Amino acid sequence: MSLSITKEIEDYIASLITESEAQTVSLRRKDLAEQFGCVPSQINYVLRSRFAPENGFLVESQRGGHGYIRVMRLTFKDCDDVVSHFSDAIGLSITEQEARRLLVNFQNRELITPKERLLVEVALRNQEDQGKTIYDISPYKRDIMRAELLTKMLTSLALG
Amino acid sequence: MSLSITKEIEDYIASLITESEAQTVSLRRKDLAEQFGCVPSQINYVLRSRFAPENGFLVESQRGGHGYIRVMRLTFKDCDDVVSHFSDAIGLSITEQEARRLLVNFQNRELITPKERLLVEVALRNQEDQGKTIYDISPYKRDIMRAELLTKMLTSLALG
DNA sequence: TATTTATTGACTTATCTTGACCATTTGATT
DNA sequence: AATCAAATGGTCAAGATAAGTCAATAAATA
Repeated sequence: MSLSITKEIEDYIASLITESEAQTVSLRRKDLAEQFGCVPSQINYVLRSRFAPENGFLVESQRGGHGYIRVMRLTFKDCDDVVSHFSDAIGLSITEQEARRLLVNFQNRELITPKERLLVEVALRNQEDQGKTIYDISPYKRDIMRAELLTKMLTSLALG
Repeated sequence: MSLSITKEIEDYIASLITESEAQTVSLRRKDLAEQFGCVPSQINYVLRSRFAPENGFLVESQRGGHGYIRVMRLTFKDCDDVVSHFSDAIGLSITEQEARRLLVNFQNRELITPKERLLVEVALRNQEDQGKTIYDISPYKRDIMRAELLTKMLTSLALG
């Protein structure tokens, strides 16, 4: 299967960060775009979709002459850090898709194991089935309940 | 009597996974549907009914350009005996106390890890709270629902 | 016959790519 | 200083592509 340009750029930036002692890399938007044969704004798309705070990254930039884009990977000091990261990422309401995406993300970053993800998905699916089939809960409310269960499970995981 | 399309697709995906070193396969929904001469949404039905988390599978997907569906099996050996052991121990109905005792027992025998037990307990308590507070489910029914959720979660673990 | 499972397709949502236009910073020239 | 040109990066929306949802039927099974 062919990789998207977005994925290639993502992997490239991620590898540069991993190689870096300070988990930081500085880029030139224009050069990077040229290197991958895409328009400059594609770089912004990659940053927005892959290196967002909920993915554990910070991005700084400056325009004009000597402009730059700096991407930093955040590290967690203790489990409370992880807990608040989870809470922030989940929020008060979350769709099925967003939840699955978050879990994939957390697993890729090794914040949770595949088995732990499996257990969470089973629990979410169970609640979803019941809410939809038995109790006839509105989609709006189901999103809220999903966020609550997800937060409970991931929080207990991080603290336990 | 011929095999249903669902069964054929299930077997096909399962065989691809088995062949794969990492127990993982990436698919194009549209191509797969074409290959089996069905509508694309049939693939979703197969995934939902056959490759569910409670069966030990994880599914990731992405829409849009360069979209894909990835199916992973966390199973590496035949665990049918463990699964039936769990099912037998749980039964069709189980109280809160019995469930907790069972989980402690399984953890002591190292059939599950402490974190896995924690996740199951959080999910059970969540369902219990909702059943009692929001939906006003009878204790009798709650015991049945507890057995169902417990079975699903432990089954997925045993397979995984 | 009643219930569960499978099949279909119309409609919805998400993701990637591109390009036109906007904003900020630097530095050279008045 | 004040101004302007050059060099960067940012935003947004349109178009193409691909997957997801849901509910109506049909088929199979209890």
